[in-house]
Amino acid sequence: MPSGSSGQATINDIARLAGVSKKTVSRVINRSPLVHPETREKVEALIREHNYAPDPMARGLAFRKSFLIGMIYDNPNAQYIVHMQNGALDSLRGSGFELVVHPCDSKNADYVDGVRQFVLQQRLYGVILVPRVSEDQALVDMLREIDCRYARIGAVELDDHTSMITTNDREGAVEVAKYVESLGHRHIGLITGPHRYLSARERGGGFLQTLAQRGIKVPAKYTVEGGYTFESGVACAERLLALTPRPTVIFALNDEMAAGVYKAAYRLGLRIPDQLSVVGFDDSPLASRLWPSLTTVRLPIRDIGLRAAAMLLQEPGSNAAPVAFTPHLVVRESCQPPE
Amino acid sequence: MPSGSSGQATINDIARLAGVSKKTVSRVINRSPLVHPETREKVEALIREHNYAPDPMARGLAFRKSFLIGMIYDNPNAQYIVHMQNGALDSLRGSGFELVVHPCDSKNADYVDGVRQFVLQQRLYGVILVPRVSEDQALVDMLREIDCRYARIGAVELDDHTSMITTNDREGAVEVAKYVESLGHRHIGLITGPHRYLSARERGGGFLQTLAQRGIKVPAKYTVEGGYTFESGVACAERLLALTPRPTVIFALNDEMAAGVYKAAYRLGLRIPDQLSVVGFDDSPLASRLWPSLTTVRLPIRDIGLRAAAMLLQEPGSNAAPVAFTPHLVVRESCQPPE
DNA sequence: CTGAAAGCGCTTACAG
DNA sequence: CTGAAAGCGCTTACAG
Repeated sequence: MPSGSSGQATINDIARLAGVSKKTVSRVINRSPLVHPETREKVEALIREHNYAPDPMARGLAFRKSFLIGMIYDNPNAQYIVHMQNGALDSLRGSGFELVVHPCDSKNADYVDGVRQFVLQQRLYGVILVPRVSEDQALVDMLREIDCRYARIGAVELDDHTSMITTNDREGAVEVAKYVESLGHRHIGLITGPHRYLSARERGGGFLQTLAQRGIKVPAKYTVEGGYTFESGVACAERLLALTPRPTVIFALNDEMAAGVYKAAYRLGLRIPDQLSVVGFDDSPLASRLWPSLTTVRLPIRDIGLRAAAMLLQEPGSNAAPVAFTPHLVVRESCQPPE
Repeated sequence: MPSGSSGQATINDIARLAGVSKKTVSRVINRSPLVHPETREKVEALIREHNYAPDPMARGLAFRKSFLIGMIYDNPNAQYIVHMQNGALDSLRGSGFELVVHPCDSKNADYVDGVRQFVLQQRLYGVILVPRVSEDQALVDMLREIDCRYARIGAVELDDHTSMITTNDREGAVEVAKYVESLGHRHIGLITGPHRYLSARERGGGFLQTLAQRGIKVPAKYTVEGGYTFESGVACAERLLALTPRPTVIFALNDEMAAGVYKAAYRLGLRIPDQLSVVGFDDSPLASRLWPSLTTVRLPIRDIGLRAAAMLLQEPGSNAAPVAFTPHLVVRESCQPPE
């Protein structure tokens, strides 16, 4: 018989029914070991029976921290964001924590201050930092300064492993290099992402280095810098396809740009994969919807989101193992040996 | 000189500095008219000076409502979700409200109860209901029962206009019908969405009805029901393209399925638009990345999200005008007159 | 137009 | 292992 007008039981109801103080109920809620097992069971039974859940605002007010996790991102790839959100929610479910989204524009000078206000005003429990904001040391420094927990997702280990999730983008690009080489391609084009993106440097570096190790040198003009957008993919592909000898394969460092390569190729009347092989990176929905379907590299984004949120909920003291993921090549229909 | 250890000023700091009671500061925060203009100005100046923002948890606890807006959705289209979120955040910015995301699975019998728990436990201020969950009357009935405000987005006016945003999907399909007819097509294929989706019924109905008004009858077998997925688009297109006479145009009720039509056409060696015209619906990123780029129908999703959030923040008493949007045809390269 | 009191539902010290 | 007191930072209901 709840006392609140909202029909929800409160800690006082449970305490009264259990014949204990509310402090004891509080101990049960917070999994304090200092509760007699019998008392604990009685309280837990009552909690279940009344479907009691502590009010996050009351708890947060006393705790001086909300039960909210912020997801901070500046990533134009909607599928990536939604997968990441779903993964984070997978691990938040049942924990009493909720996910608050905070898109931002890292090109805007005062976005760090915007995040600061957000964290402070909402008294966020912690934040998930998605690339590319996760690569911004100024942002991270600010978060440390205001003592906000964070989980940072990045292509290489940028931080202490208790707050870092490493995606090893380089390894995905290495796989692409080996695959392309094994098919027999020797005239190879590369469309990189913006150089300020760590992912672009890692992917591009891993690709070129692996080819070099296998004796394949990619001349400088066969590497062009794109902007991770469809349009830049079209433009970069047009430049590459005007080269002599024409590349027989183009690796675009994300799927968006790979789709741009398709467009440029079709405009020139080049058939994929017969006359031009193409590889992307991300395994976005686009990849399987293009025709022919795109060979690309996949990272388990949802799992990454899950681990990021789980990392935030972990006891600060617990010594967790480093969290790392490895991307994998997904072979579809867009590559074949050169004619 | 804030008293809190977090470095954030509290209502007590402002009250003390202004030489008024905290109740008066509270009145200023809550825009009560019962404050002397001079007092108000003094308090407001102090608020600005100290960059004071009321603690949403303390406020929510006293208010018995959080400053959180939930976005409830069951929509596989990531771009749609992200645009909607961005729109909602556009209108929440600076209001002190934040957006909490809640994906769910409306095929799961107890998803309504999941939403109920979410709303009750977080004491949500209100929720934005995105199609297809916005079409579920059982969900809405539950929300009314627990007295939770909602903004409902749907193809037709399903509810009181103070909580309804109407997207008029039918009108977009009417435009498609007129366009297709004007190009001279007479053998027309339609791939609908699942019949339980209001959007599918509205789009399909508007299309067929408009054609009928113009004297074009689409035989029953030229209409097939897809699942709003890429794969269903492929399968449905294969059925349609096996018909005699073969349709010279296919209207797929979303872009995903239209991409499937592309795949089926290419497999059969049919060139788009020379031998087959295609129209989609949504103007997803896919649409402009396909080759040839897809003629489709666009709805301003971000604006819709913005209006939905704004509707929730509106004073309950204020008599707002109905909010409606009209979709528009975006002509690209995927249609031409039949050969 | 303004304020003192009580309370929202929890937790943090502190004491035992 | 358990609890009474005080407090987190606000608002409601009441009084003036």
